[in-house]
Amino acid sequence: MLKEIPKAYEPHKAEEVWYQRWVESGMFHGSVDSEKRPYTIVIPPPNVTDVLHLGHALNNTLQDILIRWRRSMNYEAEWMPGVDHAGIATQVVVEKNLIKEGKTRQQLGRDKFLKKVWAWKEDKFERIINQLRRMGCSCDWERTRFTMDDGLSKAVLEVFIHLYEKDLIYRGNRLVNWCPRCLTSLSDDELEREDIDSHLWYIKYKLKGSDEYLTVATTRPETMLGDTAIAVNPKDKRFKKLVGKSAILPILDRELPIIADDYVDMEFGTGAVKITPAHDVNDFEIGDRHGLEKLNILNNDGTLNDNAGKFAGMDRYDARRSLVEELKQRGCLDKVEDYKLSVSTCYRCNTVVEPYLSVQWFVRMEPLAEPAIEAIKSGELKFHPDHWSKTYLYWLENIRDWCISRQLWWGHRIPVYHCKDCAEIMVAREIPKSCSKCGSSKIEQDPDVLDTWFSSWLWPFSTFGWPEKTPELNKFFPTKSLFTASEIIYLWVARMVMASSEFTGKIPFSHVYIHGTVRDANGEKMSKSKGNGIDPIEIIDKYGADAMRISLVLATPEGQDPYISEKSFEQGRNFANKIWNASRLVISNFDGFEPKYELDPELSDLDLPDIWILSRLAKTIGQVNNYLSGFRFNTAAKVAYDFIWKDFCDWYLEMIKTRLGKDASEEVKNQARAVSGFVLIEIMRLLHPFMPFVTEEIYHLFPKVKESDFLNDLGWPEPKIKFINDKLEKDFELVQNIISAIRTIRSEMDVPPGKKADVLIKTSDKKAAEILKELEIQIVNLGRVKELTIGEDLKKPPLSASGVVAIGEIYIPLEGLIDLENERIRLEKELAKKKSFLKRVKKKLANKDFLERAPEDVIEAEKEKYDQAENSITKLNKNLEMLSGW
RNA sequence: GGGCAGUUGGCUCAGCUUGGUUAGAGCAUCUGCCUUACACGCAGAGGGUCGCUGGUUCGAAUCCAGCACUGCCCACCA
Repeated sequence: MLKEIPKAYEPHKAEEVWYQRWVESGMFHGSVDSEKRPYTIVIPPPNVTDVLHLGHALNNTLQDILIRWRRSMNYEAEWMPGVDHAGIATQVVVEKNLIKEGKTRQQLGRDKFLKKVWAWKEDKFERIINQLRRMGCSCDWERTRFTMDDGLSKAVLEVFIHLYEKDLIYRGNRLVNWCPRCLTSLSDDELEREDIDSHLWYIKYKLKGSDEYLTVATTRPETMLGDTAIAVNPKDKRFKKLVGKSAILPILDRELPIIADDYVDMEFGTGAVKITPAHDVNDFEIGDRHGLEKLNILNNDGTLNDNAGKFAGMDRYDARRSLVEELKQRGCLDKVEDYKLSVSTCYRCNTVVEPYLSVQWFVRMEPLAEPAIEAIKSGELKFHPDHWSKTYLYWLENIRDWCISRQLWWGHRIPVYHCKDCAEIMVAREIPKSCSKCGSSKIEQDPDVLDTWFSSWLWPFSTFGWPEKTPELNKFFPTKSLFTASEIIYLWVARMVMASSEFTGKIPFSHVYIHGTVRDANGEKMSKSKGNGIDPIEIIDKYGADAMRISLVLATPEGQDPYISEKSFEQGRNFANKIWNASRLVISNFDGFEPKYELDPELSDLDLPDIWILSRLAKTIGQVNNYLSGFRFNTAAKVAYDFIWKDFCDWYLEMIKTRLGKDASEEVKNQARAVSGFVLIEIMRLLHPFMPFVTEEIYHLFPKVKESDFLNDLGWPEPKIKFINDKLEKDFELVQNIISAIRTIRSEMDVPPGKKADVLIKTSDKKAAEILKELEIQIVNLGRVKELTIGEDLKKPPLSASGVVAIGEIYIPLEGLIDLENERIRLEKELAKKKSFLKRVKKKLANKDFLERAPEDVIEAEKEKYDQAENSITKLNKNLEMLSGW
């Protein structure tokens, strides 16, 4: 019988077969007509920049666990999958690919380039979907979405118009973060920060009509070409007399007014600051306050423009070098100091960004932020772990306007139209036939696209058909939980809450679960460029999808970053194999018997181990429920893992082996079959969300289970309170301890594992003796006992090893086997342990304050500990004495 | 500069909310076993006094304060 089931679990076939059947059955599809309560998750759409990595594997495993759990609890589960066009990110990777072929996007032109990007998207899209399927993700593939789908694009358009009409979108000529490589603006949130070793250059500006100099310090000397003033602090006595006068900009010989502004820090540098309104955010504001000219010296690609005089055409850093050189030659460079500087870089290509003056579109964020703040304060929205709500709130409470226009090609075209005749700007759903101002028909659409987050912030509702009032929207929105990493709390999570409140009047999800970032064994973030990334498919091929899933969950502590190496997946593979083999044992013993999936027998008919495992099972199910409800995946998995491996396999299955043996009656066998079969099926139900494939495969090894039957249809197991039996669990602990003690003595005395030994248990505890007698057969089998004697007045046989346990003593006669020295060492070690323990308890009990102030029961407990320890010591001493008598 | 998180055996973590069992687990290590489900296994063992300092308390890994270190996030000081 056993031969029919392979000795080791073979994941690949099971994965292929079951995934296909699940999809065909339609169980992943959420029905809008269903009477069942909805439970919705929308996937954080992966970027089409690349295929998925282990971080995604973790993210999607967690979502799948939750959605499968809810589905089996008879919710109308909907997991909406999809991918994100990821504007700048995708454009950058495709461009980099082009460069390898020696081409630029400008050479190709917009249309041809976009075709390339679409082809890229199709390829990655397909591979991403395939990866999700291989992981076992139970997504509703019929509803797969892409951020540039027609429907979603329509939502983007409506949102732009809506905000524009509400005066929440405006156009402004401001300093934005400019990436000279990507040739686009970036929002504040799209920057990375990097600390670099740089210098502070002290430059001497000649005072007009004098031979004296005013020295200023700067980290970006080339920007002096755009200086339009020098500022000092109005309180600064050193410079008071200079305010209102002028200085001469070296090289370009431009006259700069010396102005006073509170912004200037008297302590820093020389106390005088060069002001470059077009290239520094602070200087921009000072420029506004003092009516200074904003002189732009840069082209959009980071080279200097004609305003830079002889430096025009040079790259910004080349210009810096030659400018500094010239300053030196002219004697205008006072000194150069080392200086640690923090620079902002483009989050997609790492180029240092420049503050750059340009006309862009912005969203006024403050009015949108309020409901998002309120959602947390009212408890309508919760973060797990909770402390992330602080991060979320901080950003919302200090929110700044959002620059949404991008000078890219890949993305949603901005619905802005220009009249070529009168330069009138129009915002419209489609291209206007004529200019609203001059009537001209020469109208063209603005070449800019929208920030990629301008479509993703609509994801939870645009994917269900908004702005149409669809049945999907009605049934599945708002969603229940969102799973993501902390990096995008600002970029995405907060903005989704804002958008949902504004456009649907609802908070898009009730729970946000923030999981850690997957790191390698050295704690390094996994990334392609570092070469430490692991491809989920590789892991699935090698260890199986279930192994990958459960390993990731077991390795991810709540709220912290998991450290993952390939070795981490062995734990999951081993576990899958353990379950497989436990099932092999149980199922192969059915031998024609058909276990029921609902067990509700008279508990008194059962054997004690049966009652015990049912109690442990009920408790475990209850715990898993609690932990999953609280988004504590790691603990939920651990509780199930321990129950299965330790309670079920190590203890229960070992205990029922005799009842399944050839000497047992059919009646006894059937009882063991019924309970082990029932517990096994409950375990499969419990584990199914975590490890869907192996559990489904095992379920189908059960008699009479049809191909079209699914574990999910059995539903989520109920924690049956009537099974819980705390007293029996306590009794079992006692028996387990006795068995362990016997095993320890045997092992330490080098009793060969195959050899059975007589065991005597001496105890004056009548209740304990009763329990031991009731479970005698288990002690005999698991302790490999030849003859077990339990009694009050037992004498220690000569030449026996002994052990002291809470309820008494254990003797194992070892005639001819006992090594006296070995036994002495063992006993003395034990004695030392007890003595040091006794000392501690004694000290406590000698403390008057303790006796006076500690609660009664604590004192009682200590006294009992004391008596027990003292008792043990007496016994150990006696045993040692006997030893020396030999 | 501000905020958040963390600091427990060789490694990764649990315990800390509600202070009181001889501080747990997995991996790794050591010993012995192919015991008729599983060597991707079984049994046993060794190993930590809980970052530091001080306080509260009869009693602190657990509460409070300060400090140190690590990581992350935010921030316009040239």
